Amino acid sequence: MSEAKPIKVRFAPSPTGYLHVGGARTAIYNYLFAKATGGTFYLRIEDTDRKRYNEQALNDLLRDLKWLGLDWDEGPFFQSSRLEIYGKAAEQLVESGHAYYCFCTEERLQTLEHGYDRHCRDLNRRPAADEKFVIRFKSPVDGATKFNDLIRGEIETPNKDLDDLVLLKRDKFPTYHLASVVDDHYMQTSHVLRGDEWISSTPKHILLYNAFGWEAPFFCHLPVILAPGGGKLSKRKGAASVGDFRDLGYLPHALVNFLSLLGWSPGDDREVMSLEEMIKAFSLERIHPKAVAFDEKKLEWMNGMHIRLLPDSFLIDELKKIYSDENKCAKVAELLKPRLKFMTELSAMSKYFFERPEKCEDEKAYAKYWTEQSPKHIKMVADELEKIEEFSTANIEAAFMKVCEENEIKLGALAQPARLAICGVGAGPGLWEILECLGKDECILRLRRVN
RNA sequence: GCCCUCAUCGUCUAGAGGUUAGGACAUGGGACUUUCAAUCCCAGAACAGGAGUUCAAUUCUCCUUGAGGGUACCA
Repeated sequence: MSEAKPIKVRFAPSPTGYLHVGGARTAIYNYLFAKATGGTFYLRIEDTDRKRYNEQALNDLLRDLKWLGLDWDEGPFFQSSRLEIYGKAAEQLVESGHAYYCFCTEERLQTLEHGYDRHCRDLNRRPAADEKFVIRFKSPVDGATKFNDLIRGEIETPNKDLDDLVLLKRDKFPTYHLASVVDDHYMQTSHVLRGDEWISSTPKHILLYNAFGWEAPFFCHLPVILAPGGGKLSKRKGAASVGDFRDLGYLPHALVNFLSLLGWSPGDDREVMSLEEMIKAFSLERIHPKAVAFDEKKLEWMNGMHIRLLPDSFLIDELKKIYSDENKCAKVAELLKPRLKFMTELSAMSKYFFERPEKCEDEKAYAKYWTEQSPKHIKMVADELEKIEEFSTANIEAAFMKVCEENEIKLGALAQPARLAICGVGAGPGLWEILECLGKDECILRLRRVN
C-alpha cells in the first residue's frame, strides 16, 4: 500500500438527457465529501456514446450544476477528446496479454444466447488493415474478485460470472468501463462515489486496475432514489429532473438540502441546514445503503423553511423585478415571507398590493363570506377609515371594531368581505397590515367601488 | 435463469445486544385568529417473516419473502 492519496472525487455524467435528481444527489455527495475533506471535486463528461450524445443535455447539465451551487474545481474534461489515451491503454492490455482483438460480427453475436462465447479469445491475431475489430478484456476464469465498498463492506463476485467485456468499441471509442478506469487513474481519483447500478461492474473495474498494474480507488455506491410508490422516479410520475424543480419554484439550496438527506443524515436531529453545516457534518460512513423514496411533500416544507431563512433583500429584489413601485416592496416582502412555499407564488400573492383588482377572483371565498349586508357594512367602514388621521394598524383595527359593534356583527363578517373588496382574494396577510401598506386613499377608493 | 445489493412508523431517518425504539414530513386534534399560512402544543403510527447465537436480540448469523440492480460494441 502506498501512502494516502490526496482526496479527489468527480462527478461524471453522460450528456444524454436531463440531470435527474439521483444524478444531482451523486454530485452533491461528491461535492460535500470534497469540501469536507479539503479535497478536489472535478467534472468529467462521459460522452463516449455517440448515438445518445445530446448537446442540449450538456448545456443543461452545466447550467443545472451551477444553479445548484455545486462548483467544480477542475474540468469539465471530455472523454471524447481523449480517444488516443484509451486506444493506447487498450493496446497496452493486448500487449500484456490481458486483452485481445475480437472480430466477431454483430450478426454472429446476435445468434449467441448466453452472452459472448469468447470465440476470439485464443486467436492471437492482429487486425489486418481496415479490418473491423473490438478489443475485449480477457477475464480470469477461476477465482473471485472482491472489493470493499465504503458503505456496504466487502462484495465478492466469482470470476466465472464475469464476461469478456468490450474495452474498445468498433468505432474506436472506449466503453464506459475502460474510459472510467483509465480516467480515474490518470486523473488521480481517490474515491469513486457513483450510483449503485455500478456495483455489478466494479469487479470488472478492479480486474482492469490489476491488469494495468494500477492501484484502484475507493468505491462507494450510492442507493437509488425511487418514486413515492416505488419504482423509478420519472417525469411521468411528476418532477424528476433538477430543471423540473427549478421551474416549480424551488430554491436551489432547498433541493440540495433535501437531496442530501436522502440516504444521509448528520447524526443528530438537524434537517434544515446551510451548505456550511452540511459540509461540516458530512462523512461517507453516515451514508446508508437503502434505496429511498422521494417525498415531495417534505421538499415543499423544506422549501418554505428556506424561503423564511432568506434575507429580506432577496424577496425585495424579486418583487422589484416585477413591480415599479419600489417603496412598497420591503413591506410586501415582510408580509409574504412567512406564507410563501414556492418562489413562483410570489407574483400571484403580491399582485393586489400593486394593482387594483378588477373583480373578486376568489369565488369560493365570495360565496362563503359575502352577504347582502356586506355592501352596507363596507360603506360604513370606508366612512370610518376616512376619519383616521394616522393610518396605522391600530387605528384601522379600531375603525373596524367600531363598525362591528354598531351593527352587532362579528369581526369576520366585516373583515372578510372587506378583504375581498380590497384584495379580490379571501386569503393573505393580516388585513390591517395590508390596508396600512396600501395607504388610506387607495383603500377607500377600493372600498367605495362596492355597491 | 444466473449473479449482486437492500429491508425501523405512510415517507425521510436516529439507533450499532439490555431504549417507554427518538426526531422530521405527512395525517388527525387543539391553541392563536379577520382569512390563508406561519408558529406552538397533543395524538395515532414502525423494527417484513422464520430459524439460530446469547442470560438478553431491531441490532450478530442463516433461510424465506419482498424490492432494486447487473447479465450491451448504453452509461
